[in-house]
Amino acid sequence: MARKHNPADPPPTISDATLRGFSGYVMKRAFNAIQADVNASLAPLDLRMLTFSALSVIVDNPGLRQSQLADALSIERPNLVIVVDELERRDLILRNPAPGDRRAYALQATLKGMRLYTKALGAVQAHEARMTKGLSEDERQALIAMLSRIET
Amino acid sequence: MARKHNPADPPPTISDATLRGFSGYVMKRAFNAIQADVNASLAPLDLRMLTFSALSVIVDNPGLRQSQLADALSIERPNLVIVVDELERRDLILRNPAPGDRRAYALQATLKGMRLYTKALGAVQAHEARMTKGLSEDERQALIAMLSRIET
DNA sequence: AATAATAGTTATTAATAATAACTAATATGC
DNA sequence: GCATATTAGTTATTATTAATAACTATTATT
Repeated sequence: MARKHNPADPPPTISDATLRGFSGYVMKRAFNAIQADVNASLAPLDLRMLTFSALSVIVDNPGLRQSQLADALSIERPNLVIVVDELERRDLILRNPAPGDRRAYALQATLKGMRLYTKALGAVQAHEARMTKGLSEDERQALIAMLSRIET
Repeated sequence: MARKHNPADPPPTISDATLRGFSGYVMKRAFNAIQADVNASLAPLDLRMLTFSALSVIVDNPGLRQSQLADALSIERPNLVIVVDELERRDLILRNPAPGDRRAYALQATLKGMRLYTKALGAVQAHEARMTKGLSEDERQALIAMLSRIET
């Protein structure tokens, strides 16, 4: 039998067992830990998860439009503007005029952007290894596959 | 061979394959979807993920201190204050004086709080089922177990 | 040519998270 | 018992992210 603690005292241990049955709760906790760690990993390069993600997609898809980038990252176009502003201001990317459409930009990483991205990628890979060291590689892949199936 | 699109045109498809190899990226996407859905599910009850989580731990651990709640939820104490303020203002919980420590409060759900919590729990269970309908129950459990191993 | 749709932007709001500094009260070391 | 350190809760501040409405300029549609 579980011995009841004196109700005049605070409970000696706190249970969040109910919440732990929900993937959203454990995911929030895991994501907060990951976000903090990746941001700390990228801070020496003056990048954050969001700016790194944007830079990555730009490096891998030269010439893409801002709206394509927003779609790819699942963020709203208005929120992407300041991200692209920041990357452009630091000369990591170029907003080239899109040939044939004067409304749009063709985004492209600069040499400086590609070099920084290479470093950042290494930092994020080290971060990933650190955060998932409690999982086997098969488990890590399974985790990614399951998370990919949860999106909207 | 992959046919190269005309470089004067925007890339016809955008790849985020590099990022998809990182658990943090897919977790962010999944969590954003979950957060939006759970908040929409709880909106009719005027709760959010955070206020629901706090209420849940208070219901399950009557008499706990604010600092215990903050620890349990892994949020900073200053950020918990307004959450508890909100629950108290709506008469969902009580900040009882902690017997024997005049600095502290013993948190307790009111009858109104417990009734709202019961409804909210049902809404969140339906949300969970909806979000994880692409996973078997074994997979869902495995996902939760792996996410639990990622925390800090 | 008129109208609708698209690309990007500005502005605004809400929510969350992190930190420093404070008050009041309790615990500790001597 | 007293000086000091620690703890509980709070206030204030800042940064980041996300969501939405409304706007300009341009392109596509009818």
